[in-house]
Amino acid sequence: MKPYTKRSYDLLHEGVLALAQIEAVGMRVDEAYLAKAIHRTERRINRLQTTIKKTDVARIWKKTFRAKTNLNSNEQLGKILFGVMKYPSTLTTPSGRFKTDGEALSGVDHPFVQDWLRLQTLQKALSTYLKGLVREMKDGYIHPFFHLHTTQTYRSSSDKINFHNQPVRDPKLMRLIRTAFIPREGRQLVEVDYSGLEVTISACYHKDPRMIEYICDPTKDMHRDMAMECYRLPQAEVTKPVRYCGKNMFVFPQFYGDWYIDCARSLWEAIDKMKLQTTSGLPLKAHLAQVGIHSLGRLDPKERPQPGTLEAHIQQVEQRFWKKKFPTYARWKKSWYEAYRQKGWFKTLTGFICQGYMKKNEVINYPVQGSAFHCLLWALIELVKHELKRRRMKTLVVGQIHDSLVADVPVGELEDYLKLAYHVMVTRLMQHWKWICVPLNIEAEVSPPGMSWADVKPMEIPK
DNA sequence: AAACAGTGCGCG
DNA sequence: AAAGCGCGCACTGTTT
Repeated sequence: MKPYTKRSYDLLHEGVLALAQIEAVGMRVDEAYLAKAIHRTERRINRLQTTIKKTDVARIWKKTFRAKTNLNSNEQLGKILFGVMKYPSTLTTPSGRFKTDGEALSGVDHPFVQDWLRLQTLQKALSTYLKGLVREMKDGYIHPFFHLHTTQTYRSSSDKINFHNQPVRDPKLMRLIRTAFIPREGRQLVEVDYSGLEVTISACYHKDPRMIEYICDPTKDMHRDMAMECYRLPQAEVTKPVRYCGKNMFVFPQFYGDWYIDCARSLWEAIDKMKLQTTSGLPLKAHLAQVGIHSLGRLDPKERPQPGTLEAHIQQVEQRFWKKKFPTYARWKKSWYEAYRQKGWFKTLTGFICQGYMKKNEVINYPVQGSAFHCLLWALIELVKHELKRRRMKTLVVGQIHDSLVADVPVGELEDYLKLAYHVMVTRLMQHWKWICVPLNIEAEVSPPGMSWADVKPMEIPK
């Protein structure tokens, strides 16, 4: 079978040309800042390494591995902490080694671990991000590549540098790296992204009425509601970080096919890691104890979760989520997967055909992920190849991150650009693809003139 | 020296 | 019965 349709081929063809134009334009980098940031980060790494080498863990490490000692080795760290020092280990890698990622190490109560993890973060900042920028920079500009031929899902990918994974969630790391990205003279950086794009696009497939209500009614908030259920809180006691956990440790994982055991684990671990409290200031574990949840539970799939554990509670939340709240979505998952099992392929709303061996979760997720990106891609093509040109605007689109566009905008063009972005990304796109039956929306973040990507602040989009 | 598998981590 | 999806990059440790 031909793995594409004419309209899907045309989208990629036009998309490749538009993305090539963006690559050629490139994004400006603050060379002086970059040099300073590298120097500073190298010094911090050296200091931290000195501290770490003086600890008892490092002594045991050297005694064990002798000449082969490598304080950067995850495999060696696992053997020292869990093998030699006998800290309890619950998680192993697929090949049977001790897992030593942040989650696995959060169970080890030793100051060495915090320092070691901070060192890892700084080293990644230095080698992947700061030095990556230096390597790819030419005359003060970088030209990240954007590909449409590398992915399973018909999303895009980016490399040299990877523009898609620049730090943003950790505020310190965000500032260290994004300060290096700056606008050209007399301009400001503007990032416009779709709000909840994948949720909206998934609704175009399954058409679950309650999900559509959540998307359309601005007074409703699915992530807040699920945070309330997961931690058994009344609405007024849900703080921003608690809502964040409801969203990223329950709702999205559930959409992508996760299950209650892993959700319960991350919801529980987040309480200490993020020092979660209620609005009134009660630590969340104390609150949970008040409502009868005293421990996480054994998280053993072979056992029935014990009453009074978070595991048992989240299992119930999961059942309500799919059986009571979003039954139409649940039925769509089932029938979509069944259809794939019959035919061996499926077609996305944007006309792409996915075929070959896929797992259930892949069959469910690919169409949403791909089609969501195609919304951005269509808007990007219209902006770059047609609208900006036709209006003789000087705005330059400099990058794309799955559901967002980064542009370098002359100060005087800001208002026009924001209006145009809304016109293309929302109004015209919904006219173009009639299958988008749930309203789209966008949000903007803008840096003050001459300031960096680290300095962007939310801004209303003028209508 | 180059290639490869495995691991971890940054983003949506 | 099986139990998050998609990427790119750096690094370790082994094999070719």
